[in-house]
Amino acid sequence: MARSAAKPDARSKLLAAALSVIRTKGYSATTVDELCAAAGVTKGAFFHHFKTKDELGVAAADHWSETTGAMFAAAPYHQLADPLDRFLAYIDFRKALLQGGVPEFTCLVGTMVQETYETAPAIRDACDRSISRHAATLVADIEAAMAERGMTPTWTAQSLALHTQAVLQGAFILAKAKAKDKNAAGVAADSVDHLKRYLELLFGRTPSSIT
Amino acid sequence: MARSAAKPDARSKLLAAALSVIRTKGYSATTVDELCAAAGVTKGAFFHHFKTKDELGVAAADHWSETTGAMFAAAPYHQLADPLDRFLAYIDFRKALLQGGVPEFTCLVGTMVQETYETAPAIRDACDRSISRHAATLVADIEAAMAERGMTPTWTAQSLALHTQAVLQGAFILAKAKAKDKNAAGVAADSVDHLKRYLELLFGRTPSSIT
DNA sequence: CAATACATACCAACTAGTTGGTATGTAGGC
DNA sequence: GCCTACATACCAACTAGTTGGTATGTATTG
Repeated sequence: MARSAAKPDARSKLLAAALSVIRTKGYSATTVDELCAAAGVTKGAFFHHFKTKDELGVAAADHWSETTGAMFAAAPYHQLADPLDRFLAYIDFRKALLQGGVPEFTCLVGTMVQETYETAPAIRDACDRSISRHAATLVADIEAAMAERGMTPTWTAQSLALHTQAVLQGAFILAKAKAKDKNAAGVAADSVDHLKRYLELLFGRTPSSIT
Repeated sequence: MARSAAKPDARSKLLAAALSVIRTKGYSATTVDELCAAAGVTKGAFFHHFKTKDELGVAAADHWSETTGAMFAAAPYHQLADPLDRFLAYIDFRKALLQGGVPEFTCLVGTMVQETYETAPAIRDACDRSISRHAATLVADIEAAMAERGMTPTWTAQSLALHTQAVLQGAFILAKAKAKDKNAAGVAADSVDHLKRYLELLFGRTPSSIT
């Protein structure tokens, strides 16, 4: 509930460290000590802000939702006039984010939920919230694109929005499986291209690029 | 090196336990003691067969490749005459496997690679092998389907085969994010439906079912 | 054939180091 | 003086891995 974001306090430093360390090593293998070292704070500070490691896990997922949510809200694809254009530009935007090292472009909650879905329900729910809410930001445009074309398919806009997230999460896994010297971002980008081609075919638009 | 497979020895009991426990809790959170308890063997037996925990991780990935490889090799979809039919029937087969609890239908190597891609290269490579080789079993049919139709697309058969694996891996993540009482297999199945629809559109076949 | 030699498969107890978490102290603002 | 926000010191439980040992097979040799 605290405000006044002047300089980064221990809590936000810990959350920032969590995003980076957990995406690199996974949740279980990330130790509290390591998080404290990466954040430059002591263990006392950690347990002052978070009762348990799992509570930090939940907070990290929520923090991830907030920061990525703000980033996508500010992204340029929203400025396009046509709903389908916006949706496709969102896919392009996701592809453009596949830059740098694997830990930098992969998803925190996709990583965490794999390790915690059976053992830490609170973290799993936080990850579910993060994915579901992000997918929900796509639904209105998908529905508008469907309505414009008078489509009454067997699938729902929500299922298609979730499918886009599935493709992205799966692309991250393929990227992680590639050795570092191989082009990890490339295999992820290939899958995003297939996803975009699906959407174009589905909405009756000629597949665009030689990408 | 293998012997007459009469009764399960400690090594195969440990590998079987690993498939189940790691898929439930993740690799890092799975302890050697827990594996031994699940397999009904002692720690001495564990370190007799595997020098380190990571060595078991590699062996588990290889074991996963072998057992699932044999299962897919024996699956009925191979009996269809047309290459595209075979490919689409493979997708149906994957969808039909989405039964039971999440730990039972999800993928061991997809789970493990997320936790080990930066910290245990040997495990990451074993996971990469497993995914790549499975994807490779689809390439011939995809290429035949492309050739039959005289297609010369911007994408390759291999990238499409990998894309199918990305969708499946991503579907598993979405399923893990759902609370237990919700229909976890259902959201995964929805994504597989979208994947099948993509393939039908791509190869110019009318999307089939009301599924 | 039997004794020796060695290998494989496994077990129970132990260890050194790590883990999440706690107890207690303190500096600075209100 | 009291609360918040940390820091220091510490611990009990757990961790991967080790040790010394046993039981059982198998190949060799006299």
